[in-house]
Amino acid sequence: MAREDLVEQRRRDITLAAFKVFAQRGYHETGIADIARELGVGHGTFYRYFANKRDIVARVVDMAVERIAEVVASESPELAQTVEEYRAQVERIGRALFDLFIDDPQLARIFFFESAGVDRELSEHMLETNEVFGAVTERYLENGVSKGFLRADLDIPVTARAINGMIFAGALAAFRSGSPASVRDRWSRAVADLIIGGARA
Amino acid sequence: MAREDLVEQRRRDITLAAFKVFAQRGYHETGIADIARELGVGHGTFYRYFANKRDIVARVVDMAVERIAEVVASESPELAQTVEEYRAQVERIGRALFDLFIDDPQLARIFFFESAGVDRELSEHMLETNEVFGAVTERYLENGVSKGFLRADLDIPVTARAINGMIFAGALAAFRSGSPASVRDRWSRAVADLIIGGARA
Amino acid sequence: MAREDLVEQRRRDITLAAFKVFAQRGYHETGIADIARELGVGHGTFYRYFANKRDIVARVVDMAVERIAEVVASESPELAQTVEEYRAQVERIGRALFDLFIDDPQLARIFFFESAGVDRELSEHMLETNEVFGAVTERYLENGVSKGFLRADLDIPVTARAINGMIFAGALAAFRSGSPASVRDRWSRAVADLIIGGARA
Amino acid sequence: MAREDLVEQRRRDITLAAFKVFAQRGYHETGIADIARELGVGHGTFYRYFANKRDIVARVVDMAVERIAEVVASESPELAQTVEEYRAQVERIGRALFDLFIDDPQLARIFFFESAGVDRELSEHMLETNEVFGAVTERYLENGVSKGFLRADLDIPVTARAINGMIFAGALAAFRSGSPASVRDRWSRAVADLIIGGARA
DNA sequence: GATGAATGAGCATTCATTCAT
DNA sequence: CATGAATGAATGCTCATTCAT
Repeated sequence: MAREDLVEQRRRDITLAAFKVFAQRGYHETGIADIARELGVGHGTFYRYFANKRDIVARVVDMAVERIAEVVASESPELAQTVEEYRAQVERIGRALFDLFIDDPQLARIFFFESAGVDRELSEHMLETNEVFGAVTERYLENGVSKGFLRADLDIPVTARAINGMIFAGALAAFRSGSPASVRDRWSRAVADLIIGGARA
Repeated sequence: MAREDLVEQRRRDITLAAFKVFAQRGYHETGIADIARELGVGHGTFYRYFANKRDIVARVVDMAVERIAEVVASESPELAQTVEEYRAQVERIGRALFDLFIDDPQLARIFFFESAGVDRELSEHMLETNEVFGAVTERYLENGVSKGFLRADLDIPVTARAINGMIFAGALAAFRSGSPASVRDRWSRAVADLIIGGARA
Repeated sequence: MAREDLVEQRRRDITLAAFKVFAQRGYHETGIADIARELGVGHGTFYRYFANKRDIVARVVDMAVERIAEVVASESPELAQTVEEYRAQVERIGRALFDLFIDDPQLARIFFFESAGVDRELSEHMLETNEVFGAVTERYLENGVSKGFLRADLDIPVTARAINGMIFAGALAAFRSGSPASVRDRWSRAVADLIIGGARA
Repeated sequence: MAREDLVEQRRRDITLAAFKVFAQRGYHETGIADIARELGVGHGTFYRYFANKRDIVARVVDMAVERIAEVVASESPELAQTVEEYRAQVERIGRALFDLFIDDPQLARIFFFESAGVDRELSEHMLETNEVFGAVTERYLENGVSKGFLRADLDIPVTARAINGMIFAGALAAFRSGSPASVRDRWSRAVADLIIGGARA
């Protein structure tokens, strides 16, 4: 492996260790020494790969966001031709995210809690991340409207962010209980139902 | 005013000062001295009314939650007799919350950011708060189902929390931009639309 | 004693403790904790009175410079009417400085060694201090020239600094050995001889 | 070149690099890595030629002292036969030292500032160096006395060190301003005047 | 009751030094 | 021989908390 790759590998190792420790103890309760100990290296080593503590929390959060984004990216916004196909997509994404957070509750801790309360800049960054997810959902809605299976008068930007709000609420629910698969399916079904047909009798 | 009331008044003053400073600088960046200075008292005084720093952030967050809860409580879950009345309620709550966060962005900072990343206990507390809000929304849905204007097969607990997720997404949007009233109305309408009739064409 | 005086008193106490410890161990070998321990206070106390470590070394050096300046200021540059009176002044100043450094070798350590090697700024400050001492000696020479007992063609600025160089060399000699009074008198006499009449046969 | 010479050459290279960096940033602000970087080698290499950081500062200071000593050694203490020849020697040495410090201000930084404040041992070493310079100047005075052109009652050891004090004051002046040649000549003349004939009218 | 001086636990960060490659 | 990755001792500094006045 080339030098650069080794450095990148080391960075990844440290980021993973930090991910774990931040999730367990929280960012502010975690000392650099805790991260180093988790990895079994001297804490001076940390500073060979990261400029400071603030530096790594950004990486950790980005790693969390990326893992979530990967799930979302596994579906294609322009794919659905009918409302049934769209509903299936929504359910698949919902279930996949649910599983993601059930499989790794630390991911939720980082994403929902530790990414807040670090500093202004990171909070701002998370708001932007929220916008990015919003833009993705917009594309699904645009597809539905242009294909004619979603209402033509849909307020796409707002509705997209509202839908994401539901999805995050579901992710939080997944994290909250060690929810079994049945809960996951109830969530994805209920959210899909609401998106498609609403709650009206 | 009785002795006890005076004490309670002082506590409220300090909480308000802390609310302001936490929102501005963040919980972890704020020192007890900052809170005391904001109030123009010696920082020893703080400890006559609160046990420690952790103590007050709980109060501050509770204050934020209460202000939000007040808005929600201004509507009555069992009131709506028709789907139109329900929709009107949803829109009113949405607009009121939107206004709340627009009028006081510090409230959003506390509620969305500073309440996270303090410690495990407070995070847990916020999850419970989320449950409480969920229970409230459940009552609206139960009312709708029992009155027959909402689907009988609605998964009430899950849908309630999903709806709240949308509302929080809206609150975040309100915070994000200094959104004008027009945005507020788009949000409350879009969310109500989705709840009532879904997005299907 | 007023509040402000107490603060100033404390500052002086700490400066004295730092003076002692810096002289013993050297600035760079001294930790804030050492200064605090010398004084028998917690090291947090230090930071109530000084902004940082750099802050106090400036005070310590200034204290040293002031004590030296006091000795110099005890004579009056315009007083001497004859070369004999001037010579007497030179010898008195020489002896007084010699005694000062013999009585408190720590003063010499601070002045000659610890004031250097801290940082650029302090070195610059010491060069300026040197200029101030130079200006004082200039006044003695100006007096001598105007009274006619020193050469009219004297290069006053340069000669003043050269004379100070001799005096500092003497101070260093005082510091070096625990020189007895006899050495002190040899120095002040030899320097005065050189200033007045030179070394020529 | 023999093995040993190569090693010695390397040592010299490193010493020169350290000389430069110490003069620029100061001993305490300089890391071994800075020296290595200046030389374009790995910082591990440093430890193949020097035992530790303390080791090299001694070499650097010695190098500075040697360069000064070389200038002094270019004159011969026993050469002067008359007071005019002695004065010429004094002026030549003065001008040469002045030029030395003007041409390489880093030399002054090392000699006057960085040699102090390292540790007790190096300070002691500099005091001894001062003695060595004192002994050299003594020989000039002894020559003058024995040749009869300097006072027989001269306190040679003390006067020698006093004269050196003037010379160092001049060196400091050279360093201080980027002094032009005119200042140099004023200094060497004024110092020689004082040594030979004093300041008396 | 109010105050703020005193305190020291706690932590991020640096950097001289070692040593495996 | 050269290198630089790894290390951890060392330290400046902050700030929540206490308590004498």
